[in-house]
Amino acid sequence: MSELGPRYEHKEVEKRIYRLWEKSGYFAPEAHQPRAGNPESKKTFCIMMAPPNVTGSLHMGHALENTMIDVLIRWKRMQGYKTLWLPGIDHASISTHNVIEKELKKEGLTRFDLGRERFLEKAWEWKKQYGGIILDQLKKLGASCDWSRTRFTMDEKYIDAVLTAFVHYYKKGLIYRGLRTITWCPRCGTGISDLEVKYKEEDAILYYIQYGPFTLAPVRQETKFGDTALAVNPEDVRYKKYIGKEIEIESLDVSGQPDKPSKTKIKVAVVADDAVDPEFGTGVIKVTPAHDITDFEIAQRHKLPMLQVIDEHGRMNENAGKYGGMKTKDARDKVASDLRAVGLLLKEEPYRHNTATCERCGTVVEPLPSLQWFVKMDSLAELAKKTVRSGRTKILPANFEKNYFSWLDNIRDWCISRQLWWGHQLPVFFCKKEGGEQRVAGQAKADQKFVVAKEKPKKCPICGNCEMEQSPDVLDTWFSSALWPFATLGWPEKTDDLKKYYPTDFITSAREILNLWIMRMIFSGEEFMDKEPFAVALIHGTILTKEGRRMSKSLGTGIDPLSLIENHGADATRFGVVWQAMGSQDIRWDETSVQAGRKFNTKLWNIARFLQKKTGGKSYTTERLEGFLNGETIKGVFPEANDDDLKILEGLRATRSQVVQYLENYEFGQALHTLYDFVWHNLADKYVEQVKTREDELAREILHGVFMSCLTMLHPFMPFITEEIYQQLKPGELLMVRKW
RNA sequence: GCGCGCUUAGCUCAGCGGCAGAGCACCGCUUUUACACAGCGGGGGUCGUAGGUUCAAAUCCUACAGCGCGCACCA
Repeated sequence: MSELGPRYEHKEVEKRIYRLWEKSGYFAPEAHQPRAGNPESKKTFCIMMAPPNVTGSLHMGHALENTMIDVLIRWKRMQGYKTLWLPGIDHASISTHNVIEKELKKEGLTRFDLGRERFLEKAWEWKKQYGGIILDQLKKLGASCDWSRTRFTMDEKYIDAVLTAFVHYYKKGLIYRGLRTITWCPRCGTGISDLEVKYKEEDAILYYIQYGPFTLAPVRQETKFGDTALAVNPEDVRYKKYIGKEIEIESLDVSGQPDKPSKTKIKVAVVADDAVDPEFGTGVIKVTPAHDITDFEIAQRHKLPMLQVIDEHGRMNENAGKYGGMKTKDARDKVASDLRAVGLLLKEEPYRHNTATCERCGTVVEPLPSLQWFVKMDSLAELAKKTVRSGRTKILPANFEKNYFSWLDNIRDWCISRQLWWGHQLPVFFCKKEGGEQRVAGQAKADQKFVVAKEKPKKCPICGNCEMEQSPDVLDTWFSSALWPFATLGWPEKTDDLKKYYPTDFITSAREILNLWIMRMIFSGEEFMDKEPFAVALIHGTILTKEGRRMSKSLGTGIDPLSLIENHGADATRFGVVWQAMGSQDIRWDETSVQAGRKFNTKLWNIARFLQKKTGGKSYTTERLEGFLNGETIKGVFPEANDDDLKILEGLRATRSQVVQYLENYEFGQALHTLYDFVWHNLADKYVEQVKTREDELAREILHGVFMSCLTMLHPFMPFITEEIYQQLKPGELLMVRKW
């Protein structure tokens, strides 16, 4: 035993202690030795890390999430479970594209200048250089992951899992290719899913336009050239007489001189559809199947034709006649003034509405018709509902189940193809003689033949002798991460790990990930493993700035957890985060809690120094104390105890049972507050003071025992300092596997 | 528009039916050998507003207001 120094030096200690843990091998479940008489010894406890994006660096959300997980993992490990916390990285298709394309832009290049192959080379290079950084950052936080099992969603084996899943869905008839109006980001040059759209509030103008006998009030009147019908609510008495009729209306002529607006007469059908809200606007809508997803659905129901007037770059196309080539925003103004000129614009009214933008790059998205790949969601949504309804996966707090179910009730088929390069290329092969996959609407054939297989067929079954060409599209990133809980364990192979650790025990995520990821893992788990992927999905709060704003790197409002670790230590940082983690409430970040954590470090350090001085470094067995904690009476165990002893012992027992209860309910903040209060205000302020004037051996034994017990309970929260103190007091043993 | 959550001390938040709490900040005293990153003591809140239930409400119910989030809408 060595003497504790006057100060706790977190920087030196954290490096040394982390190495000690790694060397011990206890991060891997295999190192656990069954403990005699401990029924937990044979049980496993497994958590899959939410794989951070390759492009990511540690932010407060990661710190919160992974600290909570580490608390659970360390706690269970100390209880004797075989614990596995499996780390990994997500290739993050569209995010990575954004990062690399931003760099290319500095050199005045686009990804198309580079070409697919060279772009991918660059992406892999980038991955090699930066991809592991975030995992090293997690080590600094103290994360006790089994690093030997680290996975990447584009590892060879993982790719196999993704392709296997695709082929499985396809053979089952759950994946199809179809021409549909989807959300398209003109900047990223790819389709995106509903969940990748972010809405921004914006001031716009409602243009009241004369449409034959009707008045319509669109914002995006430039899409009017793509109208193929008008629609009203079937119950709307005002318009009943028009339903099913074709009416003649006056409209802008797109074929005339650009600077001479003129009118022309066209015929338009009127259909009745429930999607039309008779209360909104004038109760009549123009149906533009090519450029509005709701309208597309109406068109499908009424078999209306589709007319595309906006192209993939967000410009009007040749179908818009003289407006062709204009950007949609410019066309909107031009159309308005032309309508005004010909007397078809009745009035303008300011209107505040939400504009759909691309979540990744902020560009206004354009709904477009496009040939894409979809997963049919009906039966999968049913699976996802059943799992939660039956309680096999619990969503906590329970009120989030409501969100979950209502989203599943209104789900649309999942567009899984992306016109990007970084990711899992679709295992779909087209005949080269037909020119490979044709995607662009107009030229495309939705009934084009293809082969779905994990490997390229040797001979083209379509023409008989060409080298087949793989679809250039890659899969939505969430398609691969949906398989995470079992693909990381070796699926589709039937590995030992899969048998041992699946289903996993816990996952935690931010609210917005519930539908993006959690739900998709649930139906994937049910589909491929016949079992739920995890027992509990905990929704945690978002860390905001003190003013309640979103933390954002670009706005400079983010707090860097690494600098917190550097300045205050990993334990103080973890303390600060958990201290504020109360339920799923958002956290308005308050750095004083990290300060409190640092002070608490000092407190622990000094209690240890006092203990060392008082006992002369003597080590006591903890048998008597454990007997008491396990339910024996104080008088039975410590017959000579006085009132002060009774108080601290009872306090310890109460604290322990409360902490366990909180942890079992995933109430991390409450558990830490309870420990803090007991250690500081009962053990340090009271008992230590009382012991100062006592010279009996019992006081020393109790002080020693109570403190050791506190170190044990605090270890999951503050692993470095507690381990360091333990090493000083009991060299040769590791606190990280001491019995809780 | 529908749904969910929040509103408690200067700040950030616990408490969720029975004398208003913590961290940080503030004021006073104390360098007494674990710790001044401390100890002891103290100030500070009519618990968003208005009703209701109850012997008793910050805590339960109803309405309203403000803030935030999710979903829908954007004709």
